[in-house]
Amino acid sequence: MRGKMECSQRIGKNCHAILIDYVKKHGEGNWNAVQKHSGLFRCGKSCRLRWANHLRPNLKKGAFTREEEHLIIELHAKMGNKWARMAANVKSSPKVIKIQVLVNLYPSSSPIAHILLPGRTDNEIKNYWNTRIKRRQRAGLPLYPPEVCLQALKESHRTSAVSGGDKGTHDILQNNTYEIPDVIFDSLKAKNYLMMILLLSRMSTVDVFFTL
DNA sequence: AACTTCGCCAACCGCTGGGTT
DNA sequence: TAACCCAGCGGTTGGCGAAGT
Repeated sequence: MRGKMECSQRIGKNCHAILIDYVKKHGEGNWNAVQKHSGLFRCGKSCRLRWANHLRPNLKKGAFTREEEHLIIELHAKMGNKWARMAANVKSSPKVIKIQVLVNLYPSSSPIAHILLPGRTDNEIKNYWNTRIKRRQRAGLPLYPPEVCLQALKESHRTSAVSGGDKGTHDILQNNTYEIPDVIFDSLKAKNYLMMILLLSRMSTVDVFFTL
């Protein structure tokens, strides 16, 4: 295997300790400097990935709970393949402000109003989803359960109502509310007409916004 | 027991967008 | 304003172990 082999040759517990030590001293970010200052063989990108997926504190390991699984499905119905936004580590992203606004757009009762999936990495969520897609496609099932479609539909309407008068949210709406997950088309193939309804409702959200 | 399939996991690659010069 | 750099993101790949045949 490409990556794993390379990594196993280069990464040991000692390297982990070096990386942890470096982040403790200098904080996250400026990953290219890690290699220069710590003497690690890995490029900055790899260091960041290693830190984010394995070394970062408060990481939650192990299988997804039922609640988390449900939340992922729900978030995917709303956001599409925005794995990093679903993960809690959005806090370290420069896009954090946008995301906070996004979170504020959702009603407090919505799971998204909390910090999404704390302790889970984008990679974990992505892997889980891809596995799930394969499983359901093989079984000939729609990707989203009907109740999730309906809930997404309801929230889509509510979101458009909340954000309607707020011009500052334009960017957020463009990036998220308008987004149509590619996966919808697979759902359509599976004759999941509820997703078509959701899609249409999102389009009407766009119309509502532009007519304001 | 040997082989195949499947799911999980970890890592790399290429692209994008924001920041800096 | 353009060019460059870099962190971050999403897609993809492939090893490994468990389960099934």
